[in-house]
Amino acid sequence: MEIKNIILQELGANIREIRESKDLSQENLAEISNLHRTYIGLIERGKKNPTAITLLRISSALEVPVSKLFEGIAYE
Amino acid sequence: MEIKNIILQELGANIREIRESKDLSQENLAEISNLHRTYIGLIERGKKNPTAITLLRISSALEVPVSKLFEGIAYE
DNA sequence: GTGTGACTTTGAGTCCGTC
DNA sequence: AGACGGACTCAAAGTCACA
Repeated sequence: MEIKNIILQELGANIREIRESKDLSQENLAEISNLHRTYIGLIERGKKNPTAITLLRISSALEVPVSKLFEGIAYE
Repeated sequence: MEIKNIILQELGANIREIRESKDLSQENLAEISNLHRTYIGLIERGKKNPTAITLLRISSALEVPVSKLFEGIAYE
Protein backbone atom coordinates (compact mmCIF):
# COMPACT_ATOMS: atom_id res chain seq x y z
CA MET A 1 0.00 0.00 0.00
CA GLU A 2 2.03 2.92 -1.28
CA ILE A 3 -0.81 5.42 -1.06
CA LYS A 4 -1.23 4.63 2.62
CA ASN A 5 2.35 5.56 3.44
CA ILE A 6 2.13 8.81 1.52
CA ILE A 7 -0.99 9.81 3.41
CA LEU A 8 0.51 8.93 6.77
CA GLN A 9 3.59 10.98 5.93
CA GLU A 10 1.43 13.95 5.03
CA LEU A 11 -0.55 13.55 8.21
CA GLY A 12 2.66 13.36 10.23
CA ALA A 13 4.07 16.40 8.48
CA ASN A 14 0.93 18.36 9.34
CA ILE A 15 1.20 17.38 12.98
CA ARG A 16 4.86 18.32 13.10
CA GLU A 17 4.17 21.65 11.48
CA ILE A 18 1.45 22.50 13.98
CA ARG A 19 3.55 21.30 16.91
CA GLU A 20 6.52 23.43 15.86
CA SER A 21 4.30 26.44 15.27
CA LYS A 22 3.32 26.15 18.94
CA ASP A 23 7.01 25.90 19.92
CA LEU A 24 6.54 22.50 21.46
CA SER A 25 9.06 19.66 21.48
CA GLN A 26 7.96 16.09 20.86
CA GLU A 27 8.52 15.58 24.56
CA ASN A 28 6.24 18.49 25.43
CA LEU A 29 3.49 17.20 23.17
CA ALA A 30 3.92 13.70 24.54
CA GLU A 31 3.36 14.96 28.07
CA ILE A 32 0.31 17.04 27.21
CA SER A 33 -1.35 14.34 25.14
CA ASN A 34 -0.38 11.50 27.49
CA LEU A 35 1.32 9.65 24.68
CA HIS A 36 4.87 8.34 24.63
CA ARG A 37 7.63 10.57 23.29
CA THR A 38 8.84 8.03 20.75
CA TYR A 39 5.31 7.33 19.61
CA ILE A 40 4.82 10.97 18.66
CA GLY A 41 7.99 10.69 16.62
CA LEU A 42 6.70 7.60 14.83
CA ILE A 43 3.47 9.34 13.89
CA GLU A 44 5.25 12.46 12.65
CA ARG A 45 7.45 10.33 10.41
CA GLY A 46 4.43 8.52 9.01
CA LYS A 47 5.41 5.17 10.49
CA LYS A 48 2.16 4.74 12.36
CA ASN A 49 -1.49 4.82 11.46
CA PRO A 50 -3.06 6.44 14.54
CA THR A 51 -6.64 5.70 15.58
CA ALA A 52 -9.47 8.20 15.95
CA ILE A 53 -8.90 8.45 19.69
CA THR A 54 -5.18 9.06 19.27
CA LEU A 55 -5.86 11.74 16.67
CA LEU A 56 -8.30 13.44 19.03
CA ARG A 57 -5.79 13.34 21.86
CA ILE A 58 -3.18 14.99 19.65
CA SER A 59 -5.54 17.61 18.24
CA SER A 60 -6.73 18.40 21.75
CA ALA A 61 -3.15 18.75 23.00
CA LEU A 62 -2.32 21.02 20.07
CA GLU A 63 -5.53 22.95 20.62
CA VAL A 64 -6.65 22.59 17.02
CA PRO A 65 -9.63 20.80 15.47
CA VAL A 66 -9.01 17.35 14.05
CA SER A 67 -9.66 18.70 10.58
CA LYS A 68 -6.43 20.71 10.84
CA LEU A 69 -4.45 17.49 11.08
CA PHE A 70 -5.99 16.30 7.82
CA GLU A 71 -5.54 19.59 5.99
CA GLY A 72 -4.62 19.03 2.37
CA ILE A 73 -5.12 15.29 2.60
CA ALA A 74 -7.58 13.36 0.47
CA TYR A 75 -7.75 9.62 0.14
CA GLU A 76 -7.60 9.56 -3.60
CA MET B 1 -12.09 4.50 29.46
CA GLU B 2 -15.63 5.86 29.48
CA ILE B 3 -14.82 9.02 27.54
CA LYS B 4 -13.39 6.94 24.74
CA ASN B 5 -16.61 5.00 24.26
CA ILE B 6 -18.72 8.13 24.22
CA ILE B 7 -16.53 9.67 21.53
CA LEU B 8 -16.61 6.52 19.41
CA GLN B 9 -20.39 6.43 19.70
CA GLU B 10 -20.65 10.03 18.57
CA LEU B 11 -18.28 9.35 15.70
CA GLY B 12 -20.32 6.32 14.70
CA ALA B 13 -23.57 8.26 14.93
CA ASN B 14 -22.11 10.92 12.63
CA ILE B 15 -21.08 8.32 10.10
CA ARG B 16 -24.48 6.64 10.21
CA GLU B 17 -26.23 9.97 9.75
CA ILE B 18 -24.15 10.85 6.71
CA ARG B 19 -24.51 7.36 5.24
CA GLU B 20 -28.29 7.42 5.57
CA SER B 21 -28.48 10.91 4.13
CA LYS B 22 -26.85 9.45 1.01
CA ASP B 23 -29.31 6.57 0.98
CA LEU B 24 -26.61 3.99 1.32
CA SER B 25 -26.86 0.68 3.16
CA GLN B 26 -24.01 -0.51 5.36
CA GLU B 27 -23.30 -3.03 2.65
CA ASN B 28 -23.13 -0.32 -0.01
CA LEU B 29 -20.73 1.72 2.05
CA ALA B 30 -18.64 -1.36 2.81
CA GLU B 31 -18.26 -2.05 -0.90
CA ILE B 32 -17.37 1.49 -1.84
CA SER B 33 -14.90 1.95 0.99
CA ASN B 34 -13.40 -1.54 0.65
CA LEU B 35 -14.12 -2.32 4.27
CA HIS B 36 -15.97 -5.30 5.62
CA ARG B 37 -19.75 -5.17 5.98
CA THR B 38 -19.72 -6.12 9.66
CA TYR B 39 -16.97 -3.65 10.44
CA ILE B 40 -19.04 -0.70 9.25
CA GLY B 41 -21.74 -1.80 11.66
CA LEU B 42 -19.25 -2.02 14.51
CA ILE B 43 -17.95 1.48 13.83
CA GLU B 44 -21.45 2.97 13.65
CA ARG B 45 -22.28 1.42 17.00
CA GLY B 46 -19.09 2.84 18.53
CA LYS B 47 -17.55 -0.57 19.12
CA LYS B 48 -14.41 0.11 17.13
CA ASN B 49 -11.75 2.81 17.02
CA PRO B 50 -10.96 3.25 13.32
CA THR B 51 -7.50 4.33 12.15
CA ALA B 52 -6.66 7.47 10.16
CA ILE B 53 -6.57 5.51 6.92
CA THR B 54 -9.93 3.90 7.64
CA LEU B 55 -11.48 7.27 8.44
CA LEU B 56 -10.17 8.63 5.14
CA ARG B 57 -11.55 5.64 3.27
CA ILE B 58 -14.97 6.19 4.81
CA SER B 59 -14.98 9.94 4.26
CA SER B 60 -13.90 9.39 0.68
CA ALA B 61 -16.65 6.82 0.14
CA LEU B 62 -19.21 9.18 1.63
CA GLU B 63 -17.80 12.06 -0.41
CA VAL B 64 -17.37 14.31 2.60
CA PRO B 65 -14.27 15.78 4.24
CA VAL B 66 -12.93 13.96 7.31
CA SER B 67 -13.90 16.93 9.43
CA LYS B 68 -17.55 16.08 8.82
CA LEU B 69 -17.08 12.75 10.59
CA PHE B 70 -15.74 14.55 13.65
CA GLU B 71 -18.40 17.25 13.68
CA GLY B 72 -19.41 18.15 17.22
CA ILE B 73 -16.73 15.96 18.77
CA ALA B 74 -14.02 17.25 21.10
CA TYR B 75 -11.72 15.14 23.18
CA GLU B 76 -12.62 16.55 26.52
C1' DG C 1 15.75 16.75 21.42
C1' DT C 2 14.97 13.18 18.05
C1' DG C 3 15.47 8.59 15.32
C1' DT C 4 15.32 3.73 15.35
C1' DG C 5 15.01 -1.34 16.25
C1' DA C 6 13.11 -4.54 19.23
C1' DC C 7 9.72 -5.97 22.04
C1' DT C 8 4.77 -7.47 24.35
C1' DT C 9 -0.05 -6.68 24.74
C1' DT C 10 -4.16 -5.06 22.88
C1' DG C 11 -7.34 -4.09 19.45
C1' DA C 12 -8.23 -3.13 14.26
C1' DG C 13 -10.19 -5.41 10.63
C1' DT C 14 -11.91 -9.86 8.11
C1' DC C 15 -14.71 -13.86 7.65
C1' DC C 16 -17.79 -17.30 8.98
C1' DG C 17 -22.35 -17.72 10.67
C1' DT C 18 -27.20 -16.94 13.14
C1' DC C 19 -31.14 -14.17 14.57
C1' DA D 1 -31.20 -4.55 5.71
C1' DG D 2 -28.86 -4.71 10.28
C1' DA D 3 -27.22 -6.69 15.06
C1' DC D 4 -24.36 -9.76 17.12
C1' DG D 5 -20.99 -13.73 18.09
C1' DG D 6 -16.65 -16.52 17.67
C1' DA D 7 -12.32 -17.15 15.72
C1' DC D 8 -8.73 -15.49 13.28
C1' DT D 9 -4.51 -12.35 11.45
C1' DC D 10 -1.72 -8.62 11.69
C1' DA D 11 -0.98 -3.91 12.94
C1' DA D 12 -1.57 -0.20 16.55
C1' DA D 13 -0.58 0.93 21.38
C1' DG D 14 2.80 1.59 24.38
C1' DT D 15 7.58 1.19 26.27
C1' DC D 16 12.74 0.75 26.36
C1' DA D 17 17.79 1.25 25.42
C1' DC D 18 20.92 3.25 22.54
C1' DA D 19 22.58 5.93 18.92
